[in-house]
Amino acid sequence: MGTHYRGSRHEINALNAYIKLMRAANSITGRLAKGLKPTNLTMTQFSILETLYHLGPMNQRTLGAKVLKSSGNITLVVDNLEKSGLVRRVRSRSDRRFITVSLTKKGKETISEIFPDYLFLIVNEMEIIDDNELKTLENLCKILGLHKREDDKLILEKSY
Amino acid sequence: MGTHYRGSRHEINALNAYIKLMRAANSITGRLAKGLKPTNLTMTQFSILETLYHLGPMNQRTLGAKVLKSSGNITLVVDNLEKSGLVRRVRSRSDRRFITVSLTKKGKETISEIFPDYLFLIVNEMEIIDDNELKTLENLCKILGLHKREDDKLILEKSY
DNA sequence: AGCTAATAGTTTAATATAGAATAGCTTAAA
DNA sequence: TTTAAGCTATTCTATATTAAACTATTAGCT
Repeated sequence: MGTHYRGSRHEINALNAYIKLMRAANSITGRLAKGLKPTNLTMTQFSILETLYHLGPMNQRTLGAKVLKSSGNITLVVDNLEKSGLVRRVRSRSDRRFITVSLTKKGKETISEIFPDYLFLIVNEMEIIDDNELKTLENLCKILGLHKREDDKLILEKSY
Repeated sequence: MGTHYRGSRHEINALNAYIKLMRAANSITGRLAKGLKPTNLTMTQFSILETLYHLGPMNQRTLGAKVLKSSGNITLVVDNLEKSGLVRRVRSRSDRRFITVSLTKKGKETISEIFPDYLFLIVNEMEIIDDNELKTLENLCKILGLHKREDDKLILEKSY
């Protein structure tokens, strides 16, 4: 098996924390995705609908920054949402480079119906640790998330 | 924008912690993936090489459980690793359903060269919080990760 | 022995994803 | 005004990802 890692106490701690962090994120994401399945929406589709729902219409570039996805990816996912009749694209007349994506009536109805259930799932996942611990976790993750990167906002961020 | 969320203090805390947790995980994963880029390996390819390197040859089913990916996915990624000459497939003679995946000489050399650098990146990401905090984070994430799920091991897990 | 269950892996279809190349549009500079 | 530079979105390529259908193989039961 070759060279196993022999680091300082601090390095080992860092590594273990990393592993548990990733496991928690993967694990929760997996369960939430499963909860989303009956809706026939993928995670990214949901994120986009949710962002438009809470922050209003915006162009694809901004949308990509919000949901942390590449512009090419946004094009595809918005394509699919458009095919499903959940969003609409309107090219700006003042600056024809921009395309504003907005929810259709159907899209609005869909997300407004799904969102509360999704919130419930999230709270359900997290509430096994108490308020102090939630605050602690939030603060530690905030530090780690910002490390060498102050750009790109996050999804649900401004909505509450 | 319609109904914003109005929940209890506890629910709000849960939600905020969730958002920060996901942001941290995404953010770190993104930076690590970028660090991996010069090697021309994807995250999943790296995970598979790393698992084989530290835990030894194993069949695809087990491999999938370790890296938390579907069996169809494993087939594809192992295909690509095989094309690159990094892993080898051998069908078991005792039970011809099983295929044992192992590292080639080239695969062993590759992962043993990359792995220390990758470890360094991880430690570098995490070490901005101190030992106590790392321990706290680890414990909280352990609880969240296990919530309603005791299966599937994790990658680096058994290696140190 | 022969039928049935289960199990490992592959294939397929649909979606996701990043990144690079490209096309169209706008603005600023020459 | 024409050109250059920069920006937005799309396209293309390659890989990832899951779920479901399918194949091959084995194990268990009668």
